[in-house]
Amino acid sequence: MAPTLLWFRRDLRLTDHPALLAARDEAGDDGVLGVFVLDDTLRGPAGPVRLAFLYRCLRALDETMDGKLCVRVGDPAELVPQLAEQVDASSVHISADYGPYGRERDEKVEQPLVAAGRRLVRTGSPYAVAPGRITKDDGAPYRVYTPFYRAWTDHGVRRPAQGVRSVPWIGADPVGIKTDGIPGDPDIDGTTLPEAGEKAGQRRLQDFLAGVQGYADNRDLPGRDATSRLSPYLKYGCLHPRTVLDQLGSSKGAETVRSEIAWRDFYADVLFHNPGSARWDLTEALAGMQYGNGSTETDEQFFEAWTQGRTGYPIVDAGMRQLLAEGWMHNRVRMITASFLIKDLHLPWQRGARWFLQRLCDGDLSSNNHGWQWTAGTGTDAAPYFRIFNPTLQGSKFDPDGSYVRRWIPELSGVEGKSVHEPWKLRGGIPEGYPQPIVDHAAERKDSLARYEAARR
DNA sequence: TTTTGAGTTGTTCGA
DNA sequence: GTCGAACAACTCAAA
Repeated sequence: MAPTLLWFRRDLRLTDHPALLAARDEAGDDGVLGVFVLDDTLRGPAGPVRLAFLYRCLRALDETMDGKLCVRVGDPAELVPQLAEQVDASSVHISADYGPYGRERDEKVEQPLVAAGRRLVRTGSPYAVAPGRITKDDGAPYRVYTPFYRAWTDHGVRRPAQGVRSVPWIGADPVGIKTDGIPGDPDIDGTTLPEAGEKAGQRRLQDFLAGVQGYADNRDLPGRDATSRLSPYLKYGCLHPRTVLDQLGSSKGAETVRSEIAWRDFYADVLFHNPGSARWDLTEALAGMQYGNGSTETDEQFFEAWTQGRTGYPIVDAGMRQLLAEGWMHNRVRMITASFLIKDLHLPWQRGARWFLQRLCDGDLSSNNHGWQWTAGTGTDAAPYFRIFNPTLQGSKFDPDGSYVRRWIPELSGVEGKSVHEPWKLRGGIPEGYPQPIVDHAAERKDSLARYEAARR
């Protein structure tokens, strides 16, 4: 036997971790060096909020490893082979990454490893079913969710990996390996993040499961806060989706959760087969779509108002302010705010997607960007172009008592009932400090339809 | 190969 | 206030 190296990436946990099992089995008692590399290419698109959440997850992981996590800052293609050399590891074990950057990076790491007579061993992935596995009979990937979901269900999902009783972690310092340590939290300006790490994820899962029967009916009501809130843990692998699926049971709510996890797998699969789709329109049909409002100044003003939650449409502003305050936004409201940016402010989906990726602690390239493409009508299996959310109607449908809006917009906290969704109609005028609507929805809707019409010709 | 039915999340308008 | 139709056309998946 020989020491091995476990390179953590999006799998910051110790239970249900197939790659850890593989590293442990190969090493025997010769020890496993656990490593995380802070790579600037991945830190770039994340803002301070998401980085703070990541650092906290790393601290939690380090704690469950008795302080033996080795954290290095730099380029994995250099650092990982170097570390493997230093402990003379026979293999480097990873959970496979299927993203466009991750795949390329892993190949760059693999070359020098193999040249030095070591192996890069991929075991497991961050998904219930790995991208590329679910295909049509002719081997082509699915481009529509529902048939994908049927095939995903037929394919089945493995049971969680068995637990690892004890891992003989090699601490970095005793063997003379340098560790840069986990950076301190960047300034997150008062944002309240969820508790980080595997134990917090497990607790969140148990709390959520206790009320999962009501999920299907309540998850769309942002005032109820009935979504799972598991996304940040799934993003960094504090929880594996299989762990969730295994404990769901079979209520109607559980079925809905299952299909949400399948959506996550579906979008990862779409990105796997279309590596450019995180940045460019997936379908050509709307490629000629005109965005913008005639002047850069107006565009910038609109974008600024949107990001700060000052558009004058309460449900939109509440969502954008929740994002600033929590590094997270309710799913229903993500759709409403996205639709507003694209179809009322006529700004390209990429701008909104970038803002979300910076600010969401669960910010995930495939789910986020394909969600935006769905709204823009450019994605695989996208919304029809005429499906334009009416922010007032969405507000009174999904936040009927206005509790969500009042929670996030103090200027409107004194307004009772549904009328909080239309402050411009209040008899006493718009409450002090809250803005006038920056655009007229009915007019912008017509404008959007005209732009789509023009693009289709 | 051809055909057929269907497709996450909506809105508006007119009866 | 409620209801159904119209909003288009295309691509996908499966029989």
